[in-house]
Amino acid sequence: MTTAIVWFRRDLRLEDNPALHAAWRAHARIVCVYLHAPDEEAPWQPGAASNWWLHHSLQALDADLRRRGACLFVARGPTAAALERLIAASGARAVYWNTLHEPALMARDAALRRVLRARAIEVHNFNANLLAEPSDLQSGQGGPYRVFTPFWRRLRANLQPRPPLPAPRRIVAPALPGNVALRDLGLLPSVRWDRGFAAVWQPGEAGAHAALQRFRDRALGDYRVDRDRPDRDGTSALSPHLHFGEIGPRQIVWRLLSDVRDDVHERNTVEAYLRELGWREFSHHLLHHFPHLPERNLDRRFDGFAWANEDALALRRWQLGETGIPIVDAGMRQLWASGWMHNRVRMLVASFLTKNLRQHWRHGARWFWDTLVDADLANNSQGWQWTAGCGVDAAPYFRIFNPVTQGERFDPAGAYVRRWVPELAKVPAAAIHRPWEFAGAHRLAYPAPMVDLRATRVAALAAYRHLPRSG
DNA sequence: TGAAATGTTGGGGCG
DNA sequence: ACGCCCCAACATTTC
Repeated sequence: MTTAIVWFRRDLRLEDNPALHAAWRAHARIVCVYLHAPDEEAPWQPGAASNWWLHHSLQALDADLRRRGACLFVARGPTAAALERLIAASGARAVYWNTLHEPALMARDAALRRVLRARAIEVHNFNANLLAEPSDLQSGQGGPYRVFTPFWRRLRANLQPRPPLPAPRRIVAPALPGNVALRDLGLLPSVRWDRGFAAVWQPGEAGAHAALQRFRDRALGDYRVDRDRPDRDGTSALSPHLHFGEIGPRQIVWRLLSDVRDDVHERNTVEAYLRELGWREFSHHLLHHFPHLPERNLDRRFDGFAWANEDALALRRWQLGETGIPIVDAGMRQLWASGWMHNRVRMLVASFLTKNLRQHWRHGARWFWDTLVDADLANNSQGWQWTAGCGVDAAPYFRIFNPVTQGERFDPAGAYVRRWVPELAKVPAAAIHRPWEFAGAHRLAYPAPMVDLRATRVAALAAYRHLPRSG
């Protein structure tokens, strides 16, 4: 009768969870544990929206475990001490977990592994969150990939769909003292700004599978067009589920490829979506090989870029969605109200912040970090560097979005703007993205644009010209 | 996973 | 019938 500890982190699922599956096959009794130690993730401890998600996802995992005869044991960190206590209390001789690929956490976990093995405790680690280990992929030149397309071509060619590992049918768990009640972790906000979240999201493994099912049945068919349309429900909305590991990319790949019809359109559509999973992998690849990605420009020429002085008032208007640019404000308010923003609109608000307002991208990255339910260090850092133009294989800095043009192209009737900026609900479609040209504009309870789009664009290009030619 | 300026082409109006 | 101009439509270039 051996006992093992399965340490859940961001793999909050029972199906296709390799650490859980391996422990369940090898041991009679399993302690399923979550250790709360946000300080160990500093300076990138989860933000308020992530904590909201985490609370509900842990609750769902606990319920799923109880249906199988176990429960989720919750303890506070530091993780090393908590694991020691658990080992002593349970008599476990083995600890299982799935890798977190963020550099700081990989270092912490490597130290834990050494300590445990020195005490003759087995440690078994698995990859549950990525299609490929970032350290396994090398470009033709031998170093890490810096360009997405060859990276993805390589990863895609080696991608073998395989059926998911089954969830354990029944788990025998020893009773242990000291379980911390989930609500005592303080993950839920004291000021209840989160009321809108529950209407939009279903955290947990069941919610993740429901989202995938909805996407496959209803949205996938028009994905290549609708994924750019914030006025339609055309994206997968799987990002927070993926971040917390309620579903893994391998499960998604299996689901989409195992029963795709032999039809050119459908195959191309699936490939277009898999490519987005590829960007997620590419972000983790870059974070692994360039661990300072969250704080430092990958393109070091931008270290000397003439960002505008930090402007707290301008940042505040951007955060609150009071810039006077309809689609920017719609996006920022969607983020605040629901913890999520449509991908195209993320690019637009990021372009507006870093180019029209010329505020440093890290201000945007920080705000997203605290407000997104899908906040993910690799994706968020990579995404901001991509839009700001200082990443590798990034949008060039001179590619400055015009939020009016983009709004008219991707939200033509203005349904997205009307939904999130109700002050503009009665503006006719022809003027919805440029209400300052609308005859009744002075009567609207909506601000004039905080900056002139044309002038700030010209100023951003002028600043860009002063970058060194290469470096 | 741009936008705007600039260049080119071709049809139609017109003297 | 012809040259000329205008301008929309599209292509190319530049940032």
